[in-house]
Amino acid sequence: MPREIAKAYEPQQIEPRWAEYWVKEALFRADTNAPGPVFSIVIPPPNVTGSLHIGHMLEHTEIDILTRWHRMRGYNTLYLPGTDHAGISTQRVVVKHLKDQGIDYHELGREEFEKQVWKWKADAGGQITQQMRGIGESCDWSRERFTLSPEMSRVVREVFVRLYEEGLIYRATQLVNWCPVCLTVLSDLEVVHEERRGHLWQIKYPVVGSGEFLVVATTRPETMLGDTAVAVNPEDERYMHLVGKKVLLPLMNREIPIIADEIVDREFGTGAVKITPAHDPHDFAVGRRHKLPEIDVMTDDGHMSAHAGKYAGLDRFEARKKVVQDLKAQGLLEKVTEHTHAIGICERSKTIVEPRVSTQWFCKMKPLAEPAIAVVESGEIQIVPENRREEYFNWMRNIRDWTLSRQLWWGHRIPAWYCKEHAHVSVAREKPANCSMCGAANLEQDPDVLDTWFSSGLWPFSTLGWPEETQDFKTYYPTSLMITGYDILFFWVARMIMLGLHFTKKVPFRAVYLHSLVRTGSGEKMSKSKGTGLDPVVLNQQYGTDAMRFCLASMAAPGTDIVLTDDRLASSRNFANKIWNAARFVFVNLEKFEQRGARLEELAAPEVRAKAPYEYGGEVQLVDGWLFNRLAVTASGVNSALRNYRFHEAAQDIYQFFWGDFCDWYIEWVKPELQSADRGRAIVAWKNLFAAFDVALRLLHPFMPFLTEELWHQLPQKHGAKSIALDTYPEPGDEQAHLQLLVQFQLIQEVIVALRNIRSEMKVDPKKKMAAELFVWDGITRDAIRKNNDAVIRLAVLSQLTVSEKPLAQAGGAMRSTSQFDVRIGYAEAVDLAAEKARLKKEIEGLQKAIASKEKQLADDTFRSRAPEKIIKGLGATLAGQRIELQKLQDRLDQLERGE
RNA sequence: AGGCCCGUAGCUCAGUUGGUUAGAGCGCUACCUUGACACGGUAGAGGUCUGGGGUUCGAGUCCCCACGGGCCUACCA
Repeated sequence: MPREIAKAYEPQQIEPRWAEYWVKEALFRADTNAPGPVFSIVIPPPNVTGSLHIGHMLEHTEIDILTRWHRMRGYNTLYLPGTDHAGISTQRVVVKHLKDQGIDYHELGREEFEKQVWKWKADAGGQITQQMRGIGESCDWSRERFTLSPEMSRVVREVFVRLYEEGLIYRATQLVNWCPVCLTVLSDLEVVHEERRGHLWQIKYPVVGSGEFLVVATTRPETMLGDTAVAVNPEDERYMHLVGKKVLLPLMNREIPIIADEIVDREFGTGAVKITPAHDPHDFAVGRRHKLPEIDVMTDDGHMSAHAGKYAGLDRFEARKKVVQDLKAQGLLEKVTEHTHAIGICERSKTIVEPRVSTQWFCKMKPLAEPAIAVVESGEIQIVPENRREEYFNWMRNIRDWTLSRQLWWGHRIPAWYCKEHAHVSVAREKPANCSMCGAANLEQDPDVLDTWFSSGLWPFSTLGWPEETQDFKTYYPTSLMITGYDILFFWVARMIMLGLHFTKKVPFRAVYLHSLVRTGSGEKMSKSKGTGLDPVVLNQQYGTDAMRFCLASMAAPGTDIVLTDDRLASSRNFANKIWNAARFVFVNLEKFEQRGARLEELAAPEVRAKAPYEYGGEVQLVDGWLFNRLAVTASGVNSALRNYRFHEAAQDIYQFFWGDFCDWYIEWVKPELQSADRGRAIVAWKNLFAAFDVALRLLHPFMPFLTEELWHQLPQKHGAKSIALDTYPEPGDEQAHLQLLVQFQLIQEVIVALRNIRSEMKVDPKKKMAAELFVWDGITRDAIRKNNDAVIRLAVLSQLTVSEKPLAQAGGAMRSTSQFDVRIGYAEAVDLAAEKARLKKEIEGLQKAIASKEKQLADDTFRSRAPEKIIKGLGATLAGQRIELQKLQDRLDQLERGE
């Protein structure tokens, strides 16, 4: 490739090109009828209500890596594209959107509102799709196909009706979490608890018919307006005589009973508790037990209701102030203390959640949870990383009924109809003509919608065609893998497991991989509402898409959260660039070779590459044997890392191989051979170079799809070959092949580094060629060095290299010694004796310590009898080597001290 | 209140069943504008793994305690 073209294809330039390609080709569309193994994966919902952020990118990066990897290994892969949240956040964003346009959403009918939602989603959807392209995903989120689509609604209704008929879904009046801003009930999971400083007010309630006061403690004085009793512990001597009597509720002048209930803690506060069944979960339970009236003193938007007497109409926090004021004025406020307590906050609106009595739909969870616990216990569903299993069990074993209904406009309507006359409930798949109980024709559907996670929990069903036994369903259910952040383990994953098991008796997926969360520099969880999210599009532009992907992968150690830093991103960008430049070297030099009459196909056709490493002169050359062994080990490592969801190890292996081995050593080593006058030698060198490069590209492809795709197309490919993504993935290699060459080469690397080190320490001009003398213990390696004399000379910048048959005397020049070799550069000028001695002393000290500890260990009989053979032998071998090295260093130091 | 996780080089982090002188990237030092690459090359310095105790022949790795930081779950008014 001419250099100008290479320049035109800077890494940043090629990404959009290939992004387009992916979208058009839809390479990951699965074919149900294709033979072979299946890999299917559930994609988490992209949260389209805000901008996409890095947290999602991590998820999709990992998914895409796994999918490409499986695809290249011949698996029939399928994404089940993520659901769209059809819940509160959507509604909130639309409401804001409408407000910005000056429209009051209350004035719109439900129908019009939904139209607006669709319109907005279409706008945002386009944007999201564009953003997704940048990251190289398959891009087909299928929003329009599935969200609130007829297919999905049908499944939702089917499941709802079945659960209702089984008695698992029921309608009841309960105390629920109510958000006065969102105007809806919330599930327990949507309520966030926060420690807040508040006060504990002690209020005197006059006991009727005596001069006594009963003092109660509360953190929420305004709720006293709805008190219907005061409770004390039945064993509390202080109050025993009062049980059964009444107190006069201050401000309201209502008589309420004093009751005994063991839920009351004698130690806390005054030991007497005001009971407000309509505004406290605790009190609600007490109230039900004692059949107390439930007085709701608030309205749905957090103001005081008509039941609050003269406080009606006040905001709940205003009312609190007023109540306290009035109590104080009447001398009924005993005392006020500081008090810290956890308070429920609405996840979306951040307002304080108000417990309220209300009639809602619930789902019994215990019967669903039990089988879901069992399948994880038995390992039928594998949870990665392991430690999340405990959390799963913890939650599942303490599960409470699920509040299903939401008072929102956007979402799946509850398939329940009420007759106007008696409010009888009819639950059905389609609108019934008549009331199931009284036969009345005048039916109205429940205005509420279902919790968004209800439909999300049915995702494997709705995407695969359940309840019909479709081909898709048979092939891809259970799914291979569920991959998502651990933060929605309960919201989504657990519910898919429960519902999946309940209706099919089969697990919905075999493994759950819970990835880390990406945090900001200051450790905060990324959040759109806090404005702490990093924008992937910006980072893509800054560092390149592949660099960002690689960076995320390289940091994705399971079980720990990720903090993305510029340093790390820059380093990945540098890696992408390194690959690019290495490729340029390959192509630019190839051109010269072609000018000499070689044909590209002859060198680099895929079937040629498959036979590497090629021999020259009847044997595999040292550097080739080494490189292909390294490649085999790397391929094994990467495959096994990916199999265990250890993305960071895979990335690390590839990085090390490509940069540390391929670029730093291999390319440098073979440069002259590629230009060799001996055409046979040059051709072998080229074939091996291409083959190695090709394997490296394929290894790298899932991590850097765009770059590798582009480069892959520059290599000669089979006619009609479309994409590297459809090529094969390098299988785990034979780690024993060329092992001898590997060992020899590594020793030679050490020799070269030692020579460079001498030069550097002695401050020799880097270009000045020096004469060196070398002794290597191992005879075969000695021969190998003689054979590769030119390369060693070049890489160590020598004028000549004399390979000695005997150990070098510890005298003269500048030396380095290990147990395996001695090397010396003849150096006429004065060596910095002090520095050299200091270096030697330091090395000697380290060695002495290491030797002493080993000697001690090996002398220990208990150690010898208990440690495995392998460890003892290894220790012995290392010790022997270290003793030799120590001796050499010692000799050298002595010689210097004597001033020779 | 219960549970989970973290504390390893100046910084950000790896280190899967305990085993031979603990790794990476960035930063730092010295030298090098070498025809793939300064987003580069070569060589190097730098941690005893928060502290204490224990188990073990052997602990960064397992157990206990303390300190520091984070997260999740929880109806103590």
